[in-house]
Amino acid sequence: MQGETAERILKVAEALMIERGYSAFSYADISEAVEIKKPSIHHHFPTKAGLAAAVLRRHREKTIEGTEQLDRQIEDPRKRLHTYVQYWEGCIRDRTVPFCVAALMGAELPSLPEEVQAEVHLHFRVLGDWLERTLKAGVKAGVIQLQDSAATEAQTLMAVVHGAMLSARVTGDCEVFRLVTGAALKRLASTMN
Amino acid sequence: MQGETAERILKVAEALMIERGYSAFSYADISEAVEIKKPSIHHHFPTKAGLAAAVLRRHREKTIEGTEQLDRQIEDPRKRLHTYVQYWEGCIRDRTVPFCVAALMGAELPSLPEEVQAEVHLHFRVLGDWLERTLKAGVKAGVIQLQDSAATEAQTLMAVVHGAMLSARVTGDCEVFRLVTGAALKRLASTMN
DNA sequence: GAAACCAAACCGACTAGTTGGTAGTCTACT
DNA sequence: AGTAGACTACCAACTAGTCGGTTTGGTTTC
Repeated sequence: MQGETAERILKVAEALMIERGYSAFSYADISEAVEIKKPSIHHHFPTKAGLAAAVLRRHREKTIEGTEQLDRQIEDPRKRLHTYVQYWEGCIRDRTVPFCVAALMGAELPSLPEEVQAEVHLHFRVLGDWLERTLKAGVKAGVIQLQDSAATEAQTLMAVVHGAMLSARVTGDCEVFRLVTGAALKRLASTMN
Repeated sequence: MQGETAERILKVAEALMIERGYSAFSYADISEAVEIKKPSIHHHFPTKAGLAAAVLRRHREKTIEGTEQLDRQIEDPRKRLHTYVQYWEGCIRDRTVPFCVAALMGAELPSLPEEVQAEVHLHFRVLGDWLERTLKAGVKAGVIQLQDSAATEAQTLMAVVHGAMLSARVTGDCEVFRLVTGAALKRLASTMN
C-alpha cells in the first residue's frame, strides 16, 4: 500500500507517541529521526491527525494479526492469554515498546482529533472482544473458571494489563507488571489445572 | 499558604490537565478560564512545571487527607476500600473529575519535567501504601482474604482502578468502571462475609 | 535506444498562530 | 514607603501546514 519511507515515518511516529503522547510529539521530531525534511512528511501524511490515526490503524492490524496467530498456534485458551501478557512483559522489560499506543491515546482521548479517537475506540473493542472470546473458549475447554460474566472478566483483564503498564512506567520497573498480571491470570486458572 | 487567585488557578489547571494531559494545556487556556491575563499566572506560578507539580502536590495532599478520613470514620477496612472506589465512581459518573491527574501524568511520564515526575512517583507510592495497609487491616479483621501478598494485591487493586478509569474514558461509559472495580472488590471479600 | 513524459518523492522558504516566559508599569492596600 | 497583584507589550522558539520548484525512477513513444 505504501512505500518504505512512509513505513519508517510510521515506526518513528509510533515510538514518539508512546514516549510522549499525541500533543507532545512534532513533525520536527520525526524529521530529525527519519532524516527527511519536514515537508516531506506532510507529503506522506498531510495532517498530524491522519498520521496518528494511521499509526493506530497499523497497531490495531498488528494486534488482530497477533491474536489470530495465537488462536491458530496455541490450543489452550489459558496459555493464549498467558502468551499475550508475556508478550507485553517482554516489550516493557527490554524497553522496545514500553506502553500500548492505543492505551496512551485513550488517556488523552478528550483532546484528540475525532479521527484519532475513532481508532482508539476500535482498538479497545477489538482487544476486549478477543479477550472475551478467549475466556469463553477457556471455560468451554475447562481450563478457565470465571467468577463473573465473561464480558466483565474480559474488561477486568484489560484494565489490569493497562493499569499494570501504567504502574510499570511510573516505577520504571517491569516487575510490578509481571506480578500483577501473573496474579490475574492465576485467578482465572481452573482449580483442577 | 496562598491566596484565592492561586487556588482558582490550581483548580482550573487541574481540570485542564485531567482533560488534556500536561503538554496540551497552556497558560492561555488557564488565562481564559480564570479571567486573568497570562502574565498574572506567571506571577503566581513562574513555570509550567512548577504549576503542574503544585497541582499534583495538592492532589496528593487531598488524597492523604481523604484516606485518613476514611481510616477514622469507617471501621471496616473492606468498606473503606469500597468507599474509596465509590468516590471515584461518583466523580467519573458526574464528569466532575473523570480521571486521576496523577495517573494521567504517569502515562506521559517520560516527557514530563523532573519536578513533575517526582510528584507522580510520590502519589503512586502514597496510594499503594494506603491500599496495602488497608488490605492487611482487612485480613487482620477477617473481612478480607488475599490470594497473593498484600503488596501484590494492593498493586493489583491500583492497576484495576486505573485501568478501569481508562476504559471508562474511552467508552465514555462509567458502567465499565463500576463492573470491573466491583468484581475486584468482591474477590477480596472474605467468604464468611 | 534516445527523447519525452509523468508521478511520486523531496526540499527550501515561508506562513499564521501558539508556546512558555520576561520587562516594566500601574494600582491598591498595608 | 513597600509590597502583592495585576496589567500592557513584548520576545524567541516552536507549531502544523503551504507553496512552488526540483530531483528521481520508470514508462511510453518515436
